[in-house]
Amino acid sequence: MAEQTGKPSVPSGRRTVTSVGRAIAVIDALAAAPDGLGVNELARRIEVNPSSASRLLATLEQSGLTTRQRSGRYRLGLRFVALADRVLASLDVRELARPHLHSLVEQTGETATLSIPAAGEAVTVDFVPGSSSVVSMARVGRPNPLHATAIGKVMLAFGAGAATLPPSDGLTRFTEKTLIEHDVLRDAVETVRRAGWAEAVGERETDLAALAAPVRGAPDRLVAIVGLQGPLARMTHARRREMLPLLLDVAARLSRELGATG
Amino acid sequence: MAEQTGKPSVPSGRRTVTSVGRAIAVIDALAAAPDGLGVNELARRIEVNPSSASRLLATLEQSGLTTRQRSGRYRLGLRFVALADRVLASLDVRELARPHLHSLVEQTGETATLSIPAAGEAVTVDFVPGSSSVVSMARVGRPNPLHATAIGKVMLAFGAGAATLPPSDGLTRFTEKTLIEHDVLRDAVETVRRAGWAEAVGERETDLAALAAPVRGAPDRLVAIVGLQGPLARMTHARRREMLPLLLDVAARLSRELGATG
DNA sequence: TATTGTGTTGCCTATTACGCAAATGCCTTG
DNA sequence: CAAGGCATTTGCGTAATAGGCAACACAATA
Repeated sequence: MAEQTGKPSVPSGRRTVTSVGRAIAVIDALAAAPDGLGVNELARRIEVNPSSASRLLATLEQSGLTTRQRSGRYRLGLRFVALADRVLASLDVRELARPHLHSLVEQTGETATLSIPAAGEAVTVDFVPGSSSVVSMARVGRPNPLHATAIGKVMLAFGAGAATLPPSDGLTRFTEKTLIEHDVLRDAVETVRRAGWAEAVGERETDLAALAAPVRGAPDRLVAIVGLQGPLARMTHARRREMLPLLLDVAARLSRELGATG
Repeated sequence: MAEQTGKPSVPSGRRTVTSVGRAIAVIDALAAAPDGLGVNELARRIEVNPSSASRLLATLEQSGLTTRQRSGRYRLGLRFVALADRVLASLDVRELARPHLHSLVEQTGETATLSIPAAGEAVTVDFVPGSSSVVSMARVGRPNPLHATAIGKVMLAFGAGAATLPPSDGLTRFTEKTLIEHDVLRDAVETVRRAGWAEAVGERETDLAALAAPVRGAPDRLVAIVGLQGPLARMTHARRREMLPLLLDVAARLSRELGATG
């Protein structure tokens, strides 16, 4: 390399391959830019020389990981969709959980979700839409903000060390009920840990309420999170208390079924 | 680099970054191995030194692109699911097509799909399950074999040069109706090109029949493919002929709506 | 026309990736 | 229990390569 080089940018852990790290930075930058990025713009964002960006993009494009639109801008390619399919297909928890999600929906009428903790966030990998919900908020792959969703709180309460509380100033406010103070959030998480379940009422979207409970695996490890969500109008406090045991039951069953999984 | 090095492995096009190419090879190899791979096994498959594989995997793992299961094997990580969500969210064709898919389902009762050509294959990006179909064969991200699906044939007939006929010996036989002879397939594709639509009857799954039609964009470019599929028992020849105009109408409408996109 | 920004490429050097080999650890087999 | 085999990681040194710089081509704008 030459003079402009900043920091190694990949300090931690075992030895890694720097240019691959840069390529991943490219992917992340593109993921964060729905309308795509030009070579120079991208280069500025990830702080590399435009020539490097050009060559990285060329490499990614060659494998279909990125596409360029007519405008010349680069986007993430559809190959990611195909890759995600493979990932989901190899998920056994998902198969296991499906009938339980269905039964939850049957009994409650609300949308049931299954999320899996990964790299400090909880990714939704499956859901069954509530029978009456016209537009469901759930979507496979949608990120769950740790501090503003029931699922996120379970993640914080039971997840491995990876899931640390984000810094107080990094807590984005979605609604007026969103918990944005570090102390308040920490207490809330502690409560969740004691209770064994979490709820979020209008904290991410004004009209949405949700419940979530952890699914524990073999060595007391958080392997999944089941959730129930619906419009606040229907999911009153009383209603939530009715649904809670159903949810906890499903979580417990799933925990039991997961003796030791891949 | 040192002595063992084989071929450059990334010959074509602009200048590329070799180690990134290798990282992508890792990803592809993992995608093809549902049960994960160990370092050595992976190293053999992509023909690199185990030490390189170890470092590449370390890099990918650090960014959450891969995970290791307790057994020590590596798999693709859930981050791909999140990335795919971003890709799908930035797809405008999808929004445009959704109502049309719904209307197709309403009129026919069968499953309607939307696929997009990318890097020589057609990736399914959305679908609306047929009202009566209990288990739908459609899945977002599922690959469509070019020679054994209606969608694939449309891809071959109207796709850019990228979509070339696979070599005759590479045509896997799914059912006894699968077209596995190069000549036969070529003729079939030619027929599709003339007719402007394709069908596949029991060619991928014995009991499945499908229709597909191209959606053309601005400079006569294939931008998407709409399809209809259902159990062979319901989708008789006569029934398919009834449904065809509906499908072609939707394809035409979509083509019109797409003056110039993305 | 002048100007600014963007994307790509040649060239060259310092950096870094990688092959080798050794060390460690796990699992199986004798 | 010991021994052997296999998997994974790491130190080291070299040579390959990544990437910075700068020049170029092109487009859009002023």
